[in-house]
Amino acid sequence: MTAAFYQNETKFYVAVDCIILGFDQKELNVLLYKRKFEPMMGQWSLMGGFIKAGESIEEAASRVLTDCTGIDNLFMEQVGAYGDITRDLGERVISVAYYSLVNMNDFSSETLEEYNAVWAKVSEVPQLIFDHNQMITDTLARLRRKAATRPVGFNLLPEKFTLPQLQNLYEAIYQTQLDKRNFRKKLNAMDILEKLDEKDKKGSKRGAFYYMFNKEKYDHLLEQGFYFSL
Amino acid sequence: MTAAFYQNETKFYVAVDCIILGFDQKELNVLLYKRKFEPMMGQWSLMGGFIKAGESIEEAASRVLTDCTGIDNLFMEQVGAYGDITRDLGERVISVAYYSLVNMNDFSSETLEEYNAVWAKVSEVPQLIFDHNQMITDTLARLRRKAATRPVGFNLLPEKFTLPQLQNLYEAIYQTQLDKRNFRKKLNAMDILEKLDEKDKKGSKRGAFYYMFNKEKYDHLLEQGFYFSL
DNA sequence: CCAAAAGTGTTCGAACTACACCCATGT
DNA sequence: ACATGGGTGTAGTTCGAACACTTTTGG
Repeated sequence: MTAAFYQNETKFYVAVDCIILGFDQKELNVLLYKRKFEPMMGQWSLMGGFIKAGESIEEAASRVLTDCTGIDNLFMEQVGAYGDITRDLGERVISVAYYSLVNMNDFSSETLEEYNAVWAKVSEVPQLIFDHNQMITDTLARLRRKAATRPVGFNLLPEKFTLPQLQNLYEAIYQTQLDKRNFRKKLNAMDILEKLDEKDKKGSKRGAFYYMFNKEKYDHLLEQGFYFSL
Repeated sequence: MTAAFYQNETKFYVAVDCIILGFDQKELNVLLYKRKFEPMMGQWSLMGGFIKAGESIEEAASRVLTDCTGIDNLFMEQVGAYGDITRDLGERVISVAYYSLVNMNDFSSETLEEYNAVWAKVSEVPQLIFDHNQMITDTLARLRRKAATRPVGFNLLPEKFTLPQLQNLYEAIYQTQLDKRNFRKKLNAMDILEKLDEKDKKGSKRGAFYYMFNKEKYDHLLEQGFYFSL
């Protein structure tokens, strides 16, 4: 047992909350849960959990993510710590928010029901408990910055996606319209996508070619001082 | 007394650590302290402190900043939460890092001695305790992003500063050389500086004109959709 | 045959880069 | 008089923005 160096100090409950973002071909969505315990039971909230004695913050966030999605190794990044005194109406709780980017197709409606979870368009998020709405706002700001300079957007799409899908995604992230030709020109110049022979026929009669993000190519270009930018 | 909703959960010590950055006409500097208590007493570290029961994280960071600089209302922004299990060698402590941008001239050598504090060039920071070196690294990355799009750099300079000083600052932040004429052209175009009649004669025989950041003008331009960018 | 989305190049202007000389003054 | 840093303008290039028509095919 180590000495109790800090015994005069106060201890706090520390939780993690997860902002799980998905994309449904038109808009960004966030996964919301009906809270299963007091206080505020039955209200909409983000999925969260208390940090346990033996785990780091990252581990806690990763555990919560896996527990409530059934998926491992999701893209995940810290948003920040939230610590207003009265932010939790139960007791004083400090929370560290993490956001994650997922492919909505990986969530069956059974999984969602099992967890009392629903996807909500980020433009139509209801009032959530505590400061969870603020966490979502902060996450979206962070995502906009991040997506502009790092290829994180691909986490929101299936492995195989079409260029119109990709463009819709960036339009959703930036809340703006992009020019089709300029968008494709840029991607073409970056040379980080793999064009497949296969077409997606769901979106149109003509069909759009599938592409895949080529991580090896991207990593290789990075080493040569290349910078992603969209 | 509110009900003890979460009594089965674990509580943690939560601290704040402050990365205080200054600029000395040539390079970014960070304020380091000799730690005054165990464990790791006498080692170099950032200034920090435990969060107390009655204060938010921000309030704690603000208190620590004021306590160890004697200055109120410093520019301050959260860097993130650090929570590896073994990051603190004493006991398990979660820490939230904040960085602050200060004017080094506001620190007398007496103040520094009083606190066992020294300025260290960010390029020559010694080994610090725990994950404090990492916190500084993360802060510098954050500052580079922030300084490019927000006028935060002025916090590192005296109220009155010269254009060569300002340029040196940005060169220090970005670790690159900037072209004098292009730099000035950009600033001129932004029209957020007030040119004074007074000259600073310390840097050269000829002297360089003092300028001030005009916050009113900047705020006004912001409303019109203007974006700062350097 | 037609509606609906996919795909494709060029032109223009703005913004960034590169670059060299004169100025003011303390010593 | 000279060394030192402060101050200024222009030309060339690159990058981003605007823009319209053809193709494919399921219904």
